[in-house]
Amino acid sequence: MPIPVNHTKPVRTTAKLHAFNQLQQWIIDGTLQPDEKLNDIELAQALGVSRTPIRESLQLLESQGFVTMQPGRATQVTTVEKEDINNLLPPLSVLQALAAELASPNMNEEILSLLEEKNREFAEALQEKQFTTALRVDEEFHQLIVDTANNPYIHSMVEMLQAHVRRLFYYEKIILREYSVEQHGNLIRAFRENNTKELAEVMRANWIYTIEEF
Amino acid sequence: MPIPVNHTKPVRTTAKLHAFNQLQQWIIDGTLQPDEKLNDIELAQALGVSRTPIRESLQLLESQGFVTMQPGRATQVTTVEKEDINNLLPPLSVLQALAAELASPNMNEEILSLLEEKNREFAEALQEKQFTTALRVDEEFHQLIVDTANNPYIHSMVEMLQAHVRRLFYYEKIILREYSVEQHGNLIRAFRENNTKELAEVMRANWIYTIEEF
DNA sequence: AAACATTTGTCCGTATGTATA
DNA sequence: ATATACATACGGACAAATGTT
Repeated sequence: MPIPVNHTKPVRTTAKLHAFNQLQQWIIDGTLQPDEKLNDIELAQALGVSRTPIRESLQLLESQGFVTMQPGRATQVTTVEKEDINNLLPPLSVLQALAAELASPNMNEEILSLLEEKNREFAEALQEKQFTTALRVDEEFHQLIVDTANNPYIHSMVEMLQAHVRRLFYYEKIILREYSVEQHGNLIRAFRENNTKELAEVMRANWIYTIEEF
Repeated sequence: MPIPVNHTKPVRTTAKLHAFNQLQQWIIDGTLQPDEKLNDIELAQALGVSRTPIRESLQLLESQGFVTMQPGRATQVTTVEKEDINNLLPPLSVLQALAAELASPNMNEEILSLLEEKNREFAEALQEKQFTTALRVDEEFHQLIVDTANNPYIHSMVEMLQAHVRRLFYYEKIILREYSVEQHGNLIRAFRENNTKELAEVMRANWIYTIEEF
């Protein structure tokens, strides 16, 4: 039996990466509260590693805006303000709109059918009020488009912004709306028609209006 | 005599920050060549610090796309491909365009006159073929607008992308063009007229066309 | 194939700087 | 103002992983 070859590099699972993922998750889901003071010794014990990978993870989290470090003083989780939505969504929407434009020439039937499937999953999750699932699938939908745009800068920036979106979602600062499904459909149609202008407009509207404040 | 109060926090000048700035500069100006293998022990000795701040700096540089780290194997400077321009400028231009839109309601005469002064400096530097100065002033011009937009996400993303622009400039992959001066003037006028649409269009055009490939 | 050399990842102790009494 | 307690920044040694002979 042919063993499926894993084409993703065998990236060594490092203590730092593990710590980073766990800490980011804890900040996103509120296990680590806004403004909470982070003691690297405690965190190291909690994760069963030394302080070094913790420190390194915290520094990366700082560069992404999840913690602030005041050298020699303290390391804290950043706050989640309501107005963060207004800071976050505009750049995310213009980057997603650009990603759609850049993805357009690389788009093909295979990816389009994947998008359609994701959108069906998304609709289903919304229907069943599985909002966490819906958010994940929505993210995968957009990630597909970003991947197709094939631009490493956009990729990493969107990844970072999406993590903040997840955090706002967990803090119930944003909700998903039904007609995202329709707009996803419009996006797919615009891809099929090579309608670049429509792509950018729909994408921008999708992010501005379909995720909205309570 | 009244000593001017420095309102920026007295952020302690840390070894890591010093190392980061130096390493980034070396990568941007080509002292550290593309694909060059980075040995943290060597770098530590060169900068007179231990491996720790070097490693931490390298990790931040990795998150910004200046180096790649293959765990357990090697740390290398990323390459500077000609096509990087095409990856870099589109997201930078849409973010700058968005920044202009968001800055518009916060714009005032004081900032506008600063912009005009920067543009004069920029024109002068170009005239005298002081391209390095021109690039720095151009960056300051746009930074003013980004600061006025007052969006931390845009700020940090643009900062990162601008560093890559500087690198491309040092590698002579991009040049500055005379009519940037005119377009800067158009931007200032559009701010005065509160013409949001024009702002975004001029800004986008400025980045797409005024910095171009050889 | 196995042992070596090299480089990186991790650990933990110490010094330095910050806040508090 | 000085001293004390504390958290962080840094250093240096060890361990693990890689690729090389």
